[in-house]
Amino acid sequence: MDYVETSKVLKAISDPNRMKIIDILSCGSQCACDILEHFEFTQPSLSHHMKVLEKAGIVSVSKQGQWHHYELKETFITSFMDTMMDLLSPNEDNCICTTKNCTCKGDVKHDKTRII
Amino acid sequence: MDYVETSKVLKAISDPNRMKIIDILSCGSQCACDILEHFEFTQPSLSHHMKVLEKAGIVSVSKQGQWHHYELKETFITSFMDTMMDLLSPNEDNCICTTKNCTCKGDVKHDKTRII
DNA sequence: ACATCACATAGACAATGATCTATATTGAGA
DNA sequence: TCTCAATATAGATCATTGTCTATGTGATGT
Repeated sequence: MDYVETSKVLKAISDPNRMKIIDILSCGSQCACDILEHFEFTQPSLSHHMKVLEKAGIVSVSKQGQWHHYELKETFITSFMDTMMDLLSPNEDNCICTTKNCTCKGDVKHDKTRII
Repeated sequence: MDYVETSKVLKAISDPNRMKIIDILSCGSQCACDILEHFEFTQPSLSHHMKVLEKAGIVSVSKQGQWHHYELKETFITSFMDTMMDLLSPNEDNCICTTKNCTCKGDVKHDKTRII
């Protein structure tokens, strides 16, 4: 797992206002000016947030004239959920324990009995 | 959805080193000194990171003598995955569109046909 | 009692980031 | 062409954060 790469995605989501943007877009695509109406901050701030979400691969843009329509990328949704499952689940195959000689004195769960 | 509260959890996860800690703990509980061996940073830095994870409700501690054993909280894992599903899925019941008079000119997905 | 090990706290510092105001760019319509 | 509407960019500011060194605390063992 690429922690640095994944952390960029998580940092993009972890701002309350960007979370709200994602929540809005989960209902369907919207243009920037419609999104802006849900918030108190200024237009340049929204522009900044959308750029962050874009760079993180979370949203995509389709520019129709002067309107920019944003939507959640399906590829992001599935890959993100997969990554989070991977992070939180015990997994013998790509477990960091096996690559770092961890002593694992604790209750190692490599038998994959945990169900999420 | 409480964006501010959820963002605290996401911020806690979104540091690459803390992600790695979570990945390690997904294999089972470990004490602080064992966790520290996976990293280059100092012991106070680990102490700081563990406190962040604790405050976010991600890990729990059981102190046995001078050793502090950390483990991922099962309640966190399930509630976190639920929250992320909630965030990324279209949902008519608690959709922000219905509470904010959003025009939703786009491709509204309230019929819940999207499958994650 | 004393040294040692495991961990926490305090305080400093540099980097990042969320926001703003001011201004530029780009497209549509009159 | 001129204006307006939608969005982007520049640059500044202030708060947050990840890291460090130095030191404190508390338990264990000799």
